[in-house]
Amino acid sequence: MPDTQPHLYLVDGSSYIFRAYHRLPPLTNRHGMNTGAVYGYTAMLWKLADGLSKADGPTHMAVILDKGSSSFRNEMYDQYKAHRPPAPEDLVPQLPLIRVATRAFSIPCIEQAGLEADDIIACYVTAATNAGWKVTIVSSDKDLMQLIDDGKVDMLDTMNDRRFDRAAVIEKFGVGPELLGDVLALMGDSVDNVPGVPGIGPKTATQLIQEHGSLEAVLAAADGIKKPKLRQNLLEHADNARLSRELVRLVCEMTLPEPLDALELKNIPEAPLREFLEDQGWKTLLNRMVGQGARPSEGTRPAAPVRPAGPGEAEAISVDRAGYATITDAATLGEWIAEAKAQGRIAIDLQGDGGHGLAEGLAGISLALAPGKAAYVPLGHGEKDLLSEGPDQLGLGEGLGLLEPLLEDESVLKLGHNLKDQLKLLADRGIHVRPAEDVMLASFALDGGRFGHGLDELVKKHFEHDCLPLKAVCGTGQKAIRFGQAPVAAATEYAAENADMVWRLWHRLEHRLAAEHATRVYRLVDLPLIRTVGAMEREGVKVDRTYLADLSQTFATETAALEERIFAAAGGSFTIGSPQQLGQVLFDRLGLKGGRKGKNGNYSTDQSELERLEADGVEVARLVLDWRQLTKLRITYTDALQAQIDPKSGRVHTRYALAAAQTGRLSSTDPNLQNIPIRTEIGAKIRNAFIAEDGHSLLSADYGQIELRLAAHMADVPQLKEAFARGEDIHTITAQELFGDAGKDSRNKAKTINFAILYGISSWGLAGRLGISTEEGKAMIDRYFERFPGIKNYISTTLQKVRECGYSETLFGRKTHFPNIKSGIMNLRQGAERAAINAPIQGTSADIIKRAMVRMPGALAEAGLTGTRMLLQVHDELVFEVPHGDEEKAAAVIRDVMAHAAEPVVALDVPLSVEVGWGDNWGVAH
DNA sequence: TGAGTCACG
DNA sequence: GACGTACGTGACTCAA
Repeated sequence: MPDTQPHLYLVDGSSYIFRAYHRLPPLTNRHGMNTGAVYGYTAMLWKLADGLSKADGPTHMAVILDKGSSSFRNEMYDQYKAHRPPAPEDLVPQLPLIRVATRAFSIPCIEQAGLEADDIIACYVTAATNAGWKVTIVSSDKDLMQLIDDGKVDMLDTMNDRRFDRAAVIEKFGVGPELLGDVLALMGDSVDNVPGVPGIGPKTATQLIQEHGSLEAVLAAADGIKKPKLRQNLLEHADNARLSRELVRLVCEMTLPEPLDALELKNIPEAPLREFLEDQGWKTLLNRMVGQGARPSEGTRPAAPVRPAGPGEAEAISVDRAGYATITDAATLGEWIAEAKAQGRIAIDLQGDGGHGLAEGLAGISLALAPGKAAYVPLGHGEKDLLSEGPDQLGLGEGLGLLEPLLEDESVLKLGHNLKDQLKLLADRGIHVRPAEDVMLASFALDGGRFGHGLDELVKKHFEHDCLPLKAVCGTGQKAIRFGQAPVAAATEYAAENADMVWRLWHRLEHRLAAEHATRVYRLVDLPLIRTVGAMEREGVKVDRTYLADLSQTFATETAALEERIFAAAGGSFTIGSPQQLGQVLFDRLGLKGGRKGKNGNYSTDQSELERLEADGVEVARLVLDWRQLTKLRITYTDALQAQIDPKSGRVHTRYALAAAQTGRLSSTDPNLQNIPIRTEIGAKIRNAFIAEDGHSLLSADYGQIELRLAAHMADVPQLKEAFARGEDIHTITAQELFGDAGKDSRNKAKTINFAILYGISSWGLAGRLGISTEEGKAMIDRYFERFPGIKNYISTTLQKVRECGYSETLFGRKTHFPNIKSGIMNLRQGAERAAINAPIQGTSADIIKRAMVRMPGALAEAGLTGTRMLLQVHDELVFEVPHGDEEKAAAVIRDVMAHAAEPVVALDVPLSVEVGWGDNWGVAH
């Protein structure tokens, strides 16, 4: 009878408040006092109490606090918690407010002199489980994890929305709750000043306990341990280990200050809560909590299942595709529209019909109003090229005519997935959808780095459900049909399911946005970008087809000549483009020295390998390199680009992916216009093919060394910040610091190091790049850290944070998760560490240029630059088309927007420089 | 489909 | 002392 089993929530108030203080932004109440931590605490308490009627929600609840005086542990060990710094000055006055807030909720607040909160919690856990109750400990204190007991006691970390069970403890510490105390005893705890054993951290502690089974067994076996240092430490500090074991033991030797039954969670009386919230001046909370009645009744809840859920736990759903409706008449569509208006939100999903470009048609639109309640509205099904009538359906004109007022209705929220592409389709038809929420972008902001954000993948992750694959409707390969050619019944199952899933996903992710501090990135950066980027894609960029064709021809001729010379040198023809064959020719047939590499046992023939051969005087290596360059340029750029010109607009329309890159960057596809050659002279010619429309210039504006500037700011390196402020050359300054001179050679080395450091390079890797020994590489890195201690500090604090929280953050709060940061596979772990060092910098740069892009259309319009269009983004560069005569003015506006794009959210210690140029084509503008 | 290669920031 | 060797992308080819 699980329904009637009481479920006690024990809130570890003291630990929450300290973490909230550091994690939440400062916030001032009506009296001018900093109350950020109390605000967070209050919101959390509400969230918990609000879960009363929900599955696994509390029936009983208490807040446990530290009384502040010393505990019995100090009698055991006078140094216990001795080095703990005093609470921050602006946190101290918040502490009493915790009790006030708790009282406002009419929730019991328990504290007792001589006992720490942990022990009181342990007591209540024992009492409650003895009574057959379930218990959830609301905390993130690792000591308390000792109490976890599957089926009876679990732990909830509200700040990360994560639930810990036995498996989670084993994942984190390698041992179950019953052995956790032994592990903690070996580790010690510097914050609480639990001594532990020197030289033993979490890894070694876990390993020892796993191996021997208990702390006492470890100590007994200490003599036989191989590693000399470890053995000595264990023998010398055995007493400290035993003392630590006692310090981390949770004891339960008291009578309950409040009996269990007194903790029952009842309806919260409104008056005291209102009084408290009003006194603090927290209007948002007031509206949320009191505005809907002190406890929201079942009736006022939206129909959707509203439950906060971490990404880890999937919520199983049942899906009945046969239950979806097909709407083919105006009356039925009218009913759905009316219901959407009544409830104020609707999920939509457009089904395109054809390719990606402007020629794409619209096959239909699906709608969802509640979980499982979805329908498909076919609009353009049937064979276009035949005069057949097609299935029974509302036409495109009538259907969109009916939907347009709903889609543009300010009071109805439209939910979608990857709305940028859908909004583009509608904008082409004069429909401007608003307001809207995007499930893909919400997921990107919440779970970036954890998994991909495609609809199917999200559904799989969150609901353990497989969507009907598109290929089941449209087929695949040569036999694939357009969506509009599919039978309406099959199309309904696919399309309506998508809308249904969008609805469900949004309601699952919605509250996590605020709870996990993802709203800034979502609402201020990524969501508004939909419209800006959509407009850029629609605009496209003009390319000179004739010029590209000529270039293609030149490249082809030169390639043919190279091919002949290569075959002559190789003594026969082979497929140059096959690394396998090339390797055999070079290393087997010609007998050159080569290293075996790769998973297939093939020789490596990459650029560095061929350059090595060239240096040894192997002429054919140079020929192959030249052949590769020309082939690459011809096939990937000159040929492909011509084919990508849209016949309707005569321009190339790339598509930007908003939720693809882990760091928050955009990426560009079909074609990728973010990797157009520039570094080599011959490749750079391709940039000249990107031209401006008649009477216009192409204008390019790019940030100068933005990532190094951000590194200087984020790592707080005074020398680098000053150099940037003075407008000096940063690599020269680095060369001076490292080598005492700034000759060309030193500057080049410094440049390599500057970038290498930010990517977390090893001494071996740096040595390889600079052609020096590993020892010299290490010395150089050490010297760098010595001259710029901020960098070293940045790297270690960044890694520490990622190990602790699982994610890194940009200056704007964009999170990137690194699930591999604790991987036992060193390869993966070290890869994650390098990526984690880079992500905050690359990601902040991405945030900044995105903010510039969001503001740009408004700024241009305000300056009267109505003919100027933003066309392309290449990570640190924006490309515009500007009417002749407006270049100077546009340059000034663009420069201003870009240079100040971080403000006011972030104030940088370094200026952002923006270099602007323009001309007839991209080559001369850049 | 995966590996290898190479274009960009 | 071995480990594998710079961050982030996308497009193309070959070979299975």
